[in-house]
Amino acid sequence: MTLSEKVMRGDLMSAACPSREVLKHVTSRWGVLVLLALETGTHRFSQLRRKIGGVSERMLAQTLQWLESDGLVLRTAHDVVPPHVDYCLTPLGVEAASRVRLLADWIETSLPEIAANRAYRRPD
Amino acid sequence: MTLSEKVMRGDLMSAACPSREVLKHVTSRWGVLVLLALETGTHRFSQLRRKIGGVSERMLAQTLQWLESDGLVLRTAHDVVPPHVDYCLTPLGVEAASRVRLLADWIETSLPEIAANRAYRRPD
DNA sequence: TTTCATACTTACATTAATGTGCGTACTTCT
DNA sequence: AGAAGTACGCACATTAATGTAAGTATGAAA
Repeated sequence: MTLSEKVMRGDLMSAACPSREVLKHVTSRWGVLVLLALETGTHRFSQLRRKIGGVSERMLAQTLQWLESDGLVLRTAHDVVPPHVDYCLTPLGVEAASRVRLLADWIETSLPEIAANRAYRRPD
Repeated sequence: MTLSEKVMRGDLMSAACPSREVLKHVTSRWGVLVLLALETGTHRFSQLRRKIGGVSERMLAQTLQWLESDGLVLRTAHDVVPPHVDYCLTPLGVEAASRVRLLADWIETSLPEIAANRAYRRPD
């Protein structure tokens, strides 16, 4: 890595680094789940809404806006009524989602062990 | 994957699944950064505080409690005054941190492109 | 006719996360 | 003597995230 590349790289440990904002979007409560859902293919808004348990239209819309703004999600609106909007991952989004998927898979498969740890250490 | 293994696996898309709680801890604003910091080795509380820009003692303490409770972090308190407490990753925590590291590295290296996307799409 | 689906936005309310200040007891340094 | 360091907890305040309800215009289905 050359010096100029070092300068261009974000530093999540630094509070002032813009990468914090990206981290926030990608790891937000709904951001993770949106990326995971879209990893399996293009979805409409209401498909995402139904697929991701517990998300409101409000939070889904906001999350999709963030991800679209970051360039991770592509929004395609058809010129029809009622509205018809498709969401899919951009190539950059595919990169993000693949890494989020690794983490998600780990959480899902490690859940029993973590649940056991919780029961053992702190009965709260 | 056998049926019993399927039953034991978490499902992040389901709002009621306990894996959501794990996800929350691991991907929380400070959880990610604590895991990244500890990936490099054992730290004391104040070391973590200084290393992770912007975190308060309050949030750091809470985050460490979560991660300890989940079994990802090991807290070792020495019987001295002033207090001396060491934090390090458990084997399970190492697994989590390695996946978080992949995501973090991607965010840090993709930052310039994402910043450009932001400037281009939504000047907000 | 009414209801449903579509993909959001807006306004206000509620809940959650975080900030801030103070405190603890002891040792070491200024 | 006072300040600093240590690792938190507690109480209250502030900010952020989320929930809830209502709205939009059109076509299709009940």
